[in-house]
Amino acid sequence: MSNRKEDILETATRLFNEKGCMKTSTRHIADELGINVGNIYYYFKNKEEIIIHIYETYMESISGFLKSIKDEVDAPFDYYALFSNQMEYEKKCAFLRLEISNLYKTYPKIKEAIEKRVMEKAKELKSLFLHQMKYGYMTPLDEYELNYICSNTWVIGSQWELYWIFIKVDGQKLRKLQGILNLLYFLKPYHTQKGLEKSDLLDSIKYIQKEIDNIS
Amino acid sequence: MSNRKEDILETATRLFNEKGCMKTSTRHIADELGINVGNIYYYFKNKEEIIIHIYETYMESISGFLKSIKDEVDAPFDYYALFSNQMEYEKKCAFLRLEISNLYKTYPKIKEAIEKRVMEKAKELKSLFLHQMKYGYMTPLDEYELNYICSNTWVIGSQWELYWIFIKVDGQKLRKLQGILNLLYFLKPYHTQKGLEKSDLLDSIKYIQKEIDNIS
Amino acid sequence: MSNRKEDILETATRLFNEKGCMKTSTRHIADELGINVGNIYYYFKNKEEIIIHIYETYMESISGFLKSIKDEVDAPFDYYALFSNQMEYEKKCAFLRLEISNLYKTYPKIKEAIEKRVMEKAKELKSLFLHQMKYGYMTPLDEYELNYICSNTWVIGSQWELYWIFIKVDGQKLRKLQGILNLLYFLKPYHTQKGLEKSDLLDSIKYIQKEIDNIS
Amino acid sequence: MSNRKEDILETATRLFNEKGCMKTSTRHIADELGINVGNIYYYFKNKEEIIIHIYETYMESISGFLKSIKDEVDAPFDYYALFSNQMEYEKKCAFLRLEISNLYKTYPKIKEAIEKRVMEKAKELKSLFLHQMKYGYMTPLDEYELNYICSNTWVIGSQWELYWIFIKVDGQKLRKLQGILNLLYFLKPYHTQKGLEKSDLLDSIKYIQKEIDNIS
DNA sequence: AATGAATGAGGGTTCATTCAT
DNA sequence: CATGAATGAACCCTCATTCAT
Repeated sequence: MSNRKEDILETATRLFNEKGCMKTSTRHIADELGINVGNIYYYFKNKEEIIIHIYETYMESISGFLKSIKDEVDAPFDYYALFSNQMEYEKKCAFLRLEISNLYKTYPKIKEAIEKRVMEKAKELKSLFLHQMKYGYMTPLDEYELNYICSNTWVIGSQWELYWIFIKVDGQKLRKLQGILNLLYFLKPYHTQKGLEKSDLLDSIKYIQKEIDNIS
Repeated sequence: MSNRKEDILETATRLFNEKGCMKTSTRHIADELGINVGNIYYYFKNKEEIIIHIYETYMESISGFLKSIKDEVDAPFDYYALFSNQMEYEKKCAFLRLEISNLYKTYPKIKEAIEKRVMEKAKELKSLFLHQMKYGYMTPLDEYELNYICSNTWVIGSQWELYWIFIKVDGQKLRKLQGILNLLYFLKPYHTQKGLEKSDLLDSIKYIQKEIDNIS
Repeated sequence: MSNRKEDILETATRLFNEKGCMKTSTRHIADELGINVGNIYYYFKNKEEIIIHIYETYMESISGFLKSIKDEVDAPFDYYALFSNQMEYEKKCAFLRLEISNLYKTYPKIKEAIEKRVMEKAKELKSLFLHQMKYGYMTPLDEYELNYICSNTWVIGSQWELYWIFIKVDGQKLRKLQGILNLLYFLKPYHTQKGLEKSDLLDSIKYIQKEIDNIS
Repeated sequence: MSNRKEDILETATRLFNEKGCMKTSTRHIADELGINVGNIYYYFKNKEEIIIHIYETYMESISGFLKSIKDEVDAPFDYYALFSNQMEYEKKCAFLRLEISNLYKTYPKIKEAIEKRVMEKAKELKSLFLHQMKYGYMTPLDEYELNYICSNTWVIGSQWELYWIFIKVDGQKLRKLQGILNLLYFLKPYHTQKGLEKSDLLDSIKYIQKEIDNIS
């Protein structure tokens, strides 16, 4: 990949997050880079392709984490690492979550790309929870409730930031920590005594609470 | 209120939800109604005012629910009614949640209008939970965790639908039921034995599960 | 004339001067009066007719002044009264001067109405100067220079205010005084010793200078 | 500067003068050039920028004239050249004077641009007159009267054309000559015997009178 | 007399995209 | 590779005017 192509992606990502994807024109991106609009269309067929490229790049960078769990190995999961990782992604591609509906309605291929990934993630997450139940870290749940914590983990993890927009909390670090904390809080009630003792859940909660106190 | 004004609001709401608010021009609305664009501006100062009107109308229609709790009266809360009500609103104003980021960036007054309402709602919800703890329906929580369940109730209640967009679940009734179910599941772990027995939580969960089974 | 008609004219005049004629819509006028737009069209065929009516009314109110000079009577002219009167009109119909070009291009009948009046005024003014020359108050001028002082009296009297817009001088009284002063200064060099002694020119200049000093 | 940009400015200037600036839409300009509206916005950020560009270009082209006077050099001023030059500008930017009030109310940056230039010009003109008084070409005046001839020179020079619109004199050359003549007439009374003998004032007046006679 | 409602035409501006060079 | 130029379609909004009631 040429440098120019990377530059475009980088600048586009930044502008999309700063000003919103729908409100960032291809000309804005070009101007910011000091290049010509037409040049962008040499590297990308259209705006849609830029967005998809950004999405895929970041999804690639965070994949493989959930896959590391081996079914036959008895080990508590490292929640903090997972969620911290996920929040990092959320930060980079915040515009995707925030504008997803508009993007869906404008760019049909983005819909395809994202849906595929979300499905994958959902399955992986379900495997994780089943694994944790199998070894007694989490309390057994019926199919309904299992599906619920899977989907809700996604909802909280990805849509959390919206709440802070409404509630007017600024500060990227604070937002990220609050996001992780929320996921940990959410999962706590589904853990067994053993789960709480052996996993990093409670320690992570305490650690983050301290961090948040330090900031504010 | 004249019929025409109501017609505009109705058509606007429908189109906003169908095609997206940002992608629905005032001309679209006018065309759909078979009237002239200028006529819309006879009833509303601008597009922003239409959106705010829709928002306020539905917020008005669901307000007063949380306010009915009286601090001195020992009574479990009727979760099903609350969440069912909220989901109804979510359905009508789905576009607001889905496009909130873009709307915020385009229409400053919408920001004000929504923030005011969200703050109000957040306070009311906190009072509800404190009330339920006071009378032993919910387990006592520290300030951190209390804030967490408040904010997360909002996140799940309002952002839940996004998940279904990704996961490709259609069917308005199913979505609504799943949304309520999620909120009930979410709150279950924070309830005491008394709370689970006296409130409608468990019954509602069972009832919704049955309904969902009937549909799918 | 009904009260309503007068009200419309009054409000229109005020708004035209405040916001500009081109920038004052018929709806603005109606809103300001708390009446319906359509109602305006009951009293006036169109916006053009309103403007013409305002113009004619004020021209009527200042006419007759120059006509009072009787050719056979030897008397110096009362400049202060004339110019003060004219400035008063200028204040009321400032919008006409300031937007005359746009008004001309938009409303053909306004052109006719104004041109007729300006021609009349020009003739009257010329008679005045010829009269003053005849009795030795002003120095005799050739046809060229006579025409020049006639036209320039009009230019200074009517366009003077524009200069203050550029030079950012506010204060209606100051503007009016400056306008009169300018006309007096302008005519001073064309007066004979007799003219300066017998007319109110020099006295008026001194008087206005004092007034201006008092204000600023 | 590309040809297209020049073409736009040229066409815009012409249409602004012909039809009025407020009544010339960007679409009109584009249509006249046979290009797309959007293309105009490739060259100019907005209509305001086009107007300012026209203004600045012509102001640039006539600047430096008054600055050529050197305080220590005893020389009469070349009035004809100055006023002829100024009238040329007036012709090209007539729309600016004629619609200035509306333009001010619509385009804030035009206000800034013009006010800056007018202030500059006013200072330069004052210096010119002080210089001419210092060397005995003009009669000494008190501060009041000095300010008066400065401002009035501007008023006559810039607003003169309005009179011809009212008086229905067509013919660009005639208008220009009349404008110059008026300025010369205006300044004549403030000149000393020496000033009238050494400057080009009287000669220019005679020259222009002949020219005017030839035309009409 | 007065109103509410409606229209048609036009205003300034933006933007994704294309294409010859 | 990269640019400058251009397009067409759309968007939000305004306004003078009309007309049935």
